[in-house]
Amino acid sequence: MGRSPCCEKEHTNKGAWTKEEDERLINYIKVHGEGCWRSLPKAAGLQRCGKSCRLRWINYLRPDLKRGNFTEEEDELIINLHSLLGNKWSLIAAKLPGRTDNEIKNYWNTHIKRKLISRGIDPQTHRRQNSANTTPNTATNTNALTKLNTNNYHNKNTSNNNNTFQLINVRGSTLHFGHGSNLEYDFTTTDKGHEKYYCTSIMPTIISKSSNIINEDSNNSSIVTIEEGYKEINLELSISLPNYSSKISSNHEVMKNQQHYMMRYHVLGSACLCSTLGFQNKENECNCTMPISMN
DNA sequence: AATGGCCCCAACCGCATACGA
DNA sequence: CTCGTATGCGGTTGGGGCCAT
Repeated sequence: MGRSPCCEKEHTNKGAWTKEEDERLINYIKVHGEGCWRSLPKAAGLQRCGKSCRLRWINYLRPDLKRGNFTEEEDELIINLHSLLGNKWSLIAAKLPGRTDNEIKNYWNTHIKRKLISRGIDPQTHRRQNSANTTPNTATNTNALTKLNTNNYHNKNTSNNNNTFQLINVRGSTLHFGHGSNLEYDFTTTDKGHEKYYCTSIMPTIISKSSNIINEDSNNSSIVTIEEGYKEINLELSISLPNYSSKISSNHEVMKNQQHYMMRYHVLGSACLCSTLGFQNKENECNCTMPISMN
């Protein structure tokens, strides 16, 4: 049993919008503003589903849409954001003013995928397609206890090797904090090893080399390269977390929800990332527990 | 000129989430 | 807390346009 339809199907137009319908929608929103999509069609004299009106407005009629070809800079930005966020088109679109999630999704599927493949890069994993040891761990035990050995991580610019790390599952569920020079993190995989985990030095200096996730439940200790997800992102998303409170750093911290994580922990320069990404409507709504102390 | 294949993208659909009663 | 409704999101579809034959 699915949900009941959002509108009466019988008296609803489908397919391409006519010029007249566009004008009706534009005029209505000019006067009344966005929102109340369910009641909008009737009020605007449109025989359309509210969803359809919303989509038409957001993806096509909105006055702030950019139109035109994507620039090389936009291409690279999309690629970088996708490597970080995956198919979170709305989040990616939020970083490209004037572009819609639908537009970016289409552009990804029709252009960028091909572009990456021609560069020898797998569009989903953002790894080189022909290099060895790049196949993700596809262990079948969904909730395998997995250990991350961070032996290979060290802070290039300090001698004490007493770094602070964060481990992030960008698709959504697991996050750990800790510090030290020889760290091991226990965490639970959520998607048969396909999930990406990002291990980033919390110190402004960056980890030097990728490490491995060793699946202890697997006899052949399958290896997953951890991507230095944020290191290569040359935009506002570059994340270098400041020194944070001892309360957090002394223990692993697991956040179940990605948005919650972003709301509370991502810190960027003098502003938290949730603000930068637009998760936050008002300046004082974010209760980041991370001190904001970046220079 | 007709036809077929491919590409692109607007639009749809189903599901997830938010939110209010 | 539960339920119903509204909205948002991401995957998919289908039709129009373009190009080669």
